[in-house]
Amino acid sequence: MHRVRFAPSPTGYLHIGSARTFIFNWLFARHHGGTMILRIDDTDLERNTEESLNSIYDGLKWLGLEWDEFYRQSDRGELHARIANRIFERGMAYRDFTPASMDLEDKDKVREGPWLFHPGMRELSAEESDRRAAAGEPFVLRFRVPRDPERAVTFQDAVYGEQSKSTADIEDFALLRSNGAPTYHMASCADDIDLRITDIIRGQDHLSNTYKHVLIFEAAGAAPPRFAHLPLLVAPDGAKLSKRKHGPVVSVLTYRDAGFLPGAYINFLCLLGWSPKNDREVMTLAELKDAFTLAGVNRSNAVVNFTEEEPFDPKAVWLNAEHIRLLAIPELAGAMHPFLTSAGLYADFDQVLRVAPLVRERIKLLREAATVADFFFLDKLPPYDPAELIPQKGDALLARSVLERAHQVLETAEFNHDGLEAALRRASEELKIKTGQMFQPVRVAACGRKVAPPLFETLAVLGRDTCLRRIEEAIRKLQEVY
RNA sequence: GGCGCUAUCGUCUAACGGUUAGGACGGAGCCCUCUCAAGGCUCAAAUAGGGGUUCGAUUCCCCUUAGCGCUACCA
Repeated sequence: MHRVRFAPSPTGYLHIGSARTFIFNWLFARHHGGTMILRIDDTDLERNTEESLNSIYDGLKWLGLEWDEFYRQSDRGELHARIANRIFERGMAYRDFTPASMDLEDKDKVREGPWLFHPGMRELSAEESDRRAAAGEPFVLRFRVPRDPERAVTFQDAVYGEQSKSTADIEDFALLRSNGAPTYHMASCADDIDLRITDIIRGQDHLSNTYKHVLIFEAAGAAPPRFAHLPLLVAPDGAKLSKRKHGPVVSVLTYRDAGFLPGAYINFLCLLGWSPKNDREVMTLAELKDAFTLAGVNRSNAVVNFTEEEPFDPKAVWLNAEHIRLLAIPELAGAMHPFLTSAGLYADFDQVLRVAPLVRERIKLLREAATVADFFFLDKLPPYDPAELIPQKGDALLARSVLERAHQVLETAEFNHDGLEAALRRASEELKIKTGQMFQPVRVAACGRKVAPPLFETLAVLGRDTCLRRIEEAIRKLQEVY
């Protein structure tokens, strides 16, 4: 039985690194038929906000990966205190009455070596400790790291292998704050014990903390779970991703809003720090689930390759394009639709259905549909330069005769790909011009630009009336200028 | 400062002692072609440095260097 948890603290938005941790946990759980737990680690510092929690939910919701159990750490204070007290009663923790302010001074002074504990506090007699506590003197409950026979704390990490650290390098860390609230280490371990977590999969920034956690598990009389630490996601300069320094690229919602497909984005994130080792890159969620193992996770940090000009990693963009091409037309139309309407285009869904095949191989992000395909949904074309209507090696006169001929031909042509192609090719032969010289003015007249989807399909989707109207308009434009 | 982790093309990565060090993105070029894409082909591009071990090191060990993490009554 595998029970894993994703435990974000609501102090911002859903960070892409957190999203990846969530995904790896999910993949692991689903791969093994285990249980995915979402636990909000809101051990009460002032930084937690409901707004941030909602933002995290939005991110998770977009990814579309569901969880089986849900907990909020702030509901479980009693459990945390109970386990902390159990550790205290066993003599594995002690009260430290050192005032918080003094703590800081000390740290500055003793920064030469490792800070292990406040002298005197560790050895306080039970009587004095009890007396001072009873007198209401505030204290921090600290873990009594065993040092008498110095020993090593060791654990096996599924990614980093055997880890070991001497207790001589582990300080007496806090379990309970002076206000009685548990620290992260305490709350997290207590919950992991209570929720019977079997595998902790989390960021490598916790690798060093794990020694403390192993100590807590043991002191609480629980067997430590298995651990797997994930290499971190970093910015191109090697620094860790921060909103302040790197902007919106660190939030998953940015990717949603730009028109990434959740499956594509998950695919991208999975490829950072993990490899199926068979050169496969474009993978669906189901394929990822089947292929995912901790053995495929590597150990060095992965750079999310963005710049100011290119805010999205090119590989993420490419993968998104690949996933878009994998979509069936109705799915693509459904995914595109909101981006069209939010761009102010009145997008009748039947029309979106017809347009989707024409943009499928031409967009990398869904939001690009609004700029690539706007003319399908506009009644009147945005203004364009009439010079664009003039074909290669031609002049305004030629443009005009091409358009007039096209108009004539389109009045009677069968309005589908083959009919239009036959009609327009025949027209170009009759005019004794190259096909390109024939097609380009028609394209500009119909689309208002030189770069557009393939002509015949485009005209067919646009329909006879619109095409004729736009060609007439183009002829008018030419007359005005030339 | 202490402790720990990491180090293959610009980026993501493969190669669990023997390969012309592979793939992908991105870049360059060519082909296809009604524009743009998509697709196909080709090219440039890497084992951080120094010592060992070994018949043989990208791979194992040590040192150096660099980066990152932890070192809070944050998580």
